Amino acid sequence: MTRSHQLGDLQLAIMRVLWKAGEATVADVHEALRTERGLALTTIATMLSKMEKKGVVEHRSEGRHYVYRPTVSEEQVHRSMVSELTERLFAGDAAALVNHLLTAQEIDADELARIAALIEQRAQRGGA
Amino acid sequence: MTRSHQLGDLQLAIMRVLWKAGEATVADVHEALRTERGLALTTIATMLSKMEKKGVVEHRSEGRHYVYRPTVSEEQVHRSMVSELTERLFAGDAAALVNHLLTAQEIDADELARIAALIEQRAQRGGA
DNA sequence: GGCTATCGACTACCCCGGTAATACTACCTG
DNA sequence: CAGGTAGTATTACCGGGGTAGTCGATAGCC
Repeated sequence: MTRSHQLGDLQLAIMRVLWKAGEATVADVHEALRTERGLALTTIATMLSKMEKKGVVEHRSEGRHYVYRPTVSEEQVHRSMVSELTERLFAGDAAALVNHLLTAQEIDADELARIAALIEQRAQRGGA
Repeated sequence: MTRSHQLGDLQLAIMRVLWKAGEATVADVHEALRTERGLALTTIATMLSKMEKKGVVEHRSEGRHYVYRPTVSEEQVHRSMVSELTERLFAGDAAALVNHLLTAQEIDADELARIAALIEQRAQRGGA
């Protein structure tokens, strides 16, 4: 299904913490994001609530605290966000996106080499 | 510069009309989007105002109507939106985005072939 | 010259991401 | 048991995309 898990910046940051940790309390997440974002603990808690309502995380109670767990994988989120953008900008044409990447100086020689390798790999496996 | 022209769905649709036409009145845009979105003319007008405030279009008066013109290219918008997403999801690693595309069944054999061709082309031109 | 249709401006809503203060609740400890 | 504290829920606010009604001005027609 993977439908429409569009996440904001903070939400992604929180998800990254949860994906890495498996599960975490509000305080854990807050602590993990303390340096890069100086957010209040209540901000994290609110965000987690909103995210739960949205269905991307869930929680169980452990004593007084909530332990949050992601309900969608990083892969799923990437998928739906990338395909959302591909749809929006390139009418769903993923090759057009790659073309854009290649022609827009978005990719340096090093990255290009890595991509070429990936392509070859993929072509051998599944491809034409 | 190209910085941060994040556009919503309707805004993109409007931009597409303007990019195609070069310039257009509110009524023109409204007409162009009539079938795919049944929006009120005032909605289009409001959106164009907001977009002008944001700096992605500008207008001149012609008699009673405003003629709107894009001030940013499609290329620029694509760039900033794609790199925004690349930043958000893959920490700026464009190759990781391509990798995602390749591994996530987002690309069929046909697209893959086209991409491989693009890569080769690019590698010969600028590349390693 | 006055009426009407047209056009943009203004205003207002809703929703949601982001941010946080404040309110509430339940545990723990003295 | 009472009070403090830790931790979540509630509420609120901002900004921006999206949507549209209403208002005021104006151009054109009768």
